[in-house]
Amino acid sequence: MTKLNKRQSEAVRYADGPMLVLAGAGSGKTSVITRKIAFLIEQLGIPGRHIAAVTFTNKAAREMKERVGRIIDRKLTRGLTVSTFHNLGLNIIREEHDHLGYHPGFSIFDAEDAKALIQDLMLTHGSTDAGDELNPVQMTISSWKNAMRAPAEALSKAADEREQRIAIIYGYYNEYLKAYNAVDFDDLILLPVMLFRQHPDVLAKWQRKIRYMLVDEYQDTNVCQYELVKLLVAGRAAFTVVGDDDQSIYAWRGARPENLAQLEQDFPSLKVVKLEQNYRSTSRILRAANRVIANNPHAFEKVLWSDHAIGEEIRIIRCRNEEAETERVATEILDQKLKQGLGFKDFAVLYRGNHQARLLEVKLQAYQIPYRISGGQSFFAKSEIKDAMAYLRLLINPTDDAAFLRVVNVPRREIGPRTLEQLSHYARARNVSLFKALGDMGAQSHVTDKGLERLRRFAHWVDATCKRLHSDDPVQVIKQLFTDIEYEEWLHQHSGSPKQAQRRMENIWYLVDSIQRMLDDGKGTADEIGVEDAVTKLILRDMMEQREEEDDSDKVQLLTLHASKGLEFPHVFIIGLEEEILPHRMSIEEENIEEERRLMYVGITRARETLTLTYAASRRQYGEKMETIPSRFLDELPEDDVRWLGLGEADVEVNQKKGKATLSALLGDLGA
DNA sequence: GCGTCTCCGTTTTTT
DNA sequence: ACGGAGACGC
Repeated sequence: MTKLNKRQSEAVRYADGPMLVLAGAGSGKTSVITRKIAFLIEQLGIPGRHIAAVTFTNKAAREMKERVGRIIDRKLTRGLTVSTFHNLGLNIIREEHDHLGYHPGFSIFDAEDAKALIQDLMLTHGSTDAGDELNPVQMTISSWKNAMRAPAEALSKAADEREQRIAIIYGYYNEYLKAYNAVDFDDLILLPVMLFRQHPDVLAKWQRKIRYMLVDEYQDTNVCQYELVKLLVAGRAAFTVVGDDDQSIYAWRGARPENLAQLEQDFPSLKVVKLEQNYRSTSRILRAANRVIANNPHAFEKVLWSDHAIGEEIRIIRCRNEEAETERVATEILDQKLKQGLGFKDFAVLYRGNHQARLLEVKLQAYQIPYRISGGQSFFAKSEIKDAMAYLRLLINPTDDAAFLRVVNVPRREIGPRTLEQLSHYARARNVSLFKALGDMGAQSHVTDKGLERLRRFAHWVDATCKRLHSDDPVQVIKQLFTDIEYEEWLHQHSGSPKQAQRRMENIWYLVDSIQRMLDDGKGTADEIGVEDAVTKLILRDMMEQREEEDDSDKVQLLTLHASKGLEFPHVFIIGLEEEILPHRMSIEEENIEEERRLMYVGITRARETLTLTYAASRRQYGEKMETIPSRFLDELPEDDVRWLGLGEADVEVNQKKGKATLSALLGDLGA
């Protein structure tokens, strides 16, 4: 799309004040943001380094960067910030760390590190076993941070004794993070907000830097993120936020779609533009989407339209049971593919819960349909990468206890839990990190001689490597590190097969490569960074995404409805359209049907040409076979635009025949 | 440390 | 029903 429509163009060209762009699904919102960045730079002469565009995911940031680079001169984009909220926060903390009492090379605790610390704190502060409470405690602390509630306030506002206990843990948790020179993910947003509130001069400096701000997926911001935006744009109010309340599907993790309506109150001069022309779907699909979402209350009314043809009817297929359902999907894909000469990649199957993918996988495999499942383990969740990152974190910040504990005995150094417990006891009594404690600990300590000797050897090695990291070529030192610890041997001992071990070692080299690249990229420019920064940034970046994208082979896409947001496919199936699945049982109980309806809306609007909805009349769930009730959302679709299939016995037989016919056609095709 | 047994829950997930 | 986690025993 090279030419903007009237509304889009209005959204791009308006820069006189605060602006909200209500961008319906498929209305070209990324184009608007990227074109607006270009407009600000080229037409208004705002230097790129004074513009910040913020997104939620690395993927979105990468795509946006790429698209901006395609429409304007590379030179003009110098210094332009296109990053995630968390990355922006990280940059602020890095630059202002001294105001916050942090030292260079601070660590970022991921959810797992944070969990381990909280568990430890719970055990040392009363709880006998943290087990069941651990997750809720972590969630509560995270939600307090996202609501900008400090430990003292959380304690005074605690509703009951349990919340009081959590608030106390929260206080300790923050203290320990500080002592470890570490921040968690929530801090990346919260600390800049607190900093800006306490230091108006620092805020003023950042306001001078960021003269225009753009925020994508604004309906997904939480309290803290909105506050950060408000602080940064205060006064000048030069910003554009783009969002769609109908696609707000992350309220369960703190997103506040109300932030959209709140803007009008906080910025009375807010200019609102609605993008309602959809460039993706057939009219019928849009009519269905509009009709469904009309059942939700709205702060801003919005009706999508398109000048595409009316398109095919939306099919609703009733299947006997969940097996017939997935079978039907598989045969439909083969059938449509053969008849219309499509690729597998033209199809996507969407579902509410990940478990629904399992049966689907079985069927797709049986029909030899190649598929790709979204989600799965991310690069940084891989144990070898977590090990490697922990080593790197330890090198740049030896006080990082989470990193220390992860690698002190990996590979095996015969340092057991008993020794560590004693070391940790000693450290806690003196309120220092484990590494520091190790240096201070005298021979008369409670740690056995053998244990102490082994710990010392480890500490020595860390020390020496640290020093070399700063004197020699850092990447060489890092490579040497993995040789030193004989990590490859360890992988071979702990992997299922030599092949797996090899793959895991390749992941390590890929990580090292990425560091090399990050260091080289900035060389000699204003963006030059040190190893410390490279490692810190890596924690926020998932390189696996890049690798996955290289794999654009011809496969059917299997995704949750959540994961499908922002994507589009020519032919979409949504399965499991049943009460208690979509809408989900939990949501029915919590009376949060609206978000489920938005999920349905997101699903429908993913489809370009055809949409097929399926449900199983009976389903084995929680052990027993149960009769299901078709989803209420099916009744909300416009009658004229849907065709119900599978209601009569005849249909069922036809389907079976069709499935067999398709299979044999395919087998014939393959010459099998 | 590892394998086996029993019990429990059972939505979505990024940074 | 079933998979995962924690408990228990070797």
